Amino acid sequence: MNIRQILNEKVSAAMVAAGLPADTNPAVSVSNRPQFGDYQANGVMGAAKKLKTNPRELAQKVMENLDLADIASQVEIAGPGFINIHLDPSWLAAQLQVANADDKLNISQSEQPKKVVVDYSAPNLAKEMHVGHLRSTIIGDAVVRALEFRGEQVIRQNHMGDWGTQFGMLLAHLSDKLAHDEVAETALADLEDFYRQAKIRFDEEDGFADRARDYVVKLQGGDADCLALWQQFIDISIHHSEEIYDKLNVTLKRDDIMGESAYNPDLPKIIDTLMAKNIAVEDQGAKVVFIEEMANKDGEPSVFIVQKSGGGYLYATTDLSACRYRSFDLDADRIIIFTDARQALHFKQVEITARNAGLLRESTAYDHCPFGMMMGSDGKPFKTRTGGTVKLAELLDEAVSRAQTLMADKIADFSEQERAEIARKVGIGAVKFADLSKNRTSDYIFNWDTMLSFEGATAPYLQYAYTRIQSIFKKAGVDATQLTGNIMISEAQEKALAVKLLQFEEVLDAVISECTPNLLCNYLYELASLYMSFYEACPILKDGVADEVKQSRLQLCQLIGKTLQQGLDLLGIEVMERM
RNA sequence: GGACACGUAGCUCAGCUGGAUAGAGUACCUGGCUACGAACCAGGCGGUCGCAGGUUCGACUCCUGCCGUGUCCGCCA
Repeated sequence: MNIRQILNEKVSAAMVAAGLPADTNPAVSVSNRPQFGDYQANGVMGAAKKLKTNPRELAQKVMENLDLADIASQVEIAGPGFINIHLDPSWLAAQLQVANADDKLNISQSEQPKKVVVDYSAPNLAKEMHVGHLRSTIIGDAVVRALEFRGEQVIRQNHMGDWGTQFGMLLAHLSDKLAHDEVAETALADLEDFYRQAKIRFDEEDGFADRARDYVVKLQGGDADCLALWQQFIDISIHHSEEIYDKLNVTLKRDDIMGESAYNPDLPKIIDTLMAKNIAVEDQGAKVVFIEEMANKDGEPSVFIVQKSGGGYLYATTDLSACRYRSFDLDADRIIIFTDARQALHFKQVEITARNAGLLRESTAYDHCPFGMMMGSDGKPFKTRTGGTVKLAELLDEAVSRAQTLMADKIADFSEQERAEIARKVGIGAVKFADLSKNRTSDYIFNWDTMLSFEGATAPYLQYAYTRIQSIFKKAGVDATQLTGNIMISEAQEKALAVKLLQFEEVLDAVISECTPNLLCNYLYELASLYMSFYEACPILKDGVADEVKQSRLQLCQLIGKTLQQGLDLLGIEVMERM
């Protein structure tokens, strides 16, 4: 159920009836002020300008043809030609009733499910996951969940960095460790440390660099022993990532991995295709695509190298291959890629080249969704005091332990197991919400205190709202499934909640089309905030509350609880009965 | 040099296809717990939306120029 969509259709019909062209945009939006109603249609003014007529008179004509019986209690013209729509409380109540009775909260399902390939997380397996991987991982996962909730068919693709020259030095180092009777799991327990050791040997130890390069050649040549060693490394590194996904409550599984190495056999064919179509040309020994579509003012084309002069392939080649695989083999209607903004130019080049070369069908949408880097409080790229990257695992552990400390006295009488579980949900939720609630494609400031804060617009606020609802039901001794009577909307707080609850689908649509989970964060915070106000203003279990009012408000609480839980679940944030 | 982002309250950030008086959180100040859970609520303070033009009934939003910040740009990913 999408109120805006319904109103857009109704206003559009009225516009046509008033003599306006069928393609006139009704421009229905949520009103930003209570006196302007719940929704407003702004399309009349634009239409009047085109026809050079008086906008207020036109608005009058449209309004006379506007059929909002039952839906609206009041419709009025204001200002230069706004049509303000006040929704009818009993209509709202009836809609809430429907939503409350439906497993999917009356969120409509996609009639013709789209096949959507979502490429996210994509850690570099040579190293441990650090805070920079947080955004891609959790934003991607939230969008994936939203798509599936609306009934789209999602194919997750974890484009892990499991190939490349750096593996030469890592395998050489690992080989030595194993020769000294070390077990791979132990040697690779701290990947960051392992990488550092290998790098030092590469830079300083005589002969090691040559051995590293030798390993690269053997690896690319398909040497069996070398591949086995590589596979061992990859497996352990993937296991590290899986632990993080588990902690983060992210849905990525081993089957979703489609690493860079998977495209390796296809790369020569990609180059052949580009050369055959004369899209790539040889230049200074390398194979290069000159992209005229992206030329600068002087007409100089953008340069895109697809094969090195030595014959080696680059990530450009891999991403072109991924285009072909996803568009043709997987038959994707849409491809969404979440990486940081520094790769924006690259993916623009990939798309244009892929489309020109027929590696990407016209019917496949290609959306690169960039986001900014994580900066320190000094505005420079975020690092630890010693200049290293902050491990994601450490950030998450710190969040949980902070939550544990903060809640120590509040949940002192809970069982040990329950305390640990609550601390985990609150701590991880806080980290995820802090990141997911930001939309900027530009860089953003990382701050331990803000990220692990439990006050204000944070995940714990939403979780707290949820526990308050559960607490009411427990106190009332009522089974939530045994409520009677109808929802009634009388108080202002109730109406505000009703409208907000029914906007869930509008928000999900925006999250999916723009790949912006922050809209869902904002929505859930607003919903929880309205609930808190309602909670103060509208008694439920207190003496003197009529039973039908009590039943109505309990049902309202129930739907709010379900919506909060569902919304948070789409963000991969868990709720609890008490905290 | 070129391309692309971004510049909104002290701080961190919202602001939907251009709409009415630019919104939250935080910090600071004032109230509210003999309690449906105060991790909360009600209220106050706080902005020349980087600057200057332009488009129009109307601009934080679109266009141009400038200033500032950042990223990327032929053999890393």
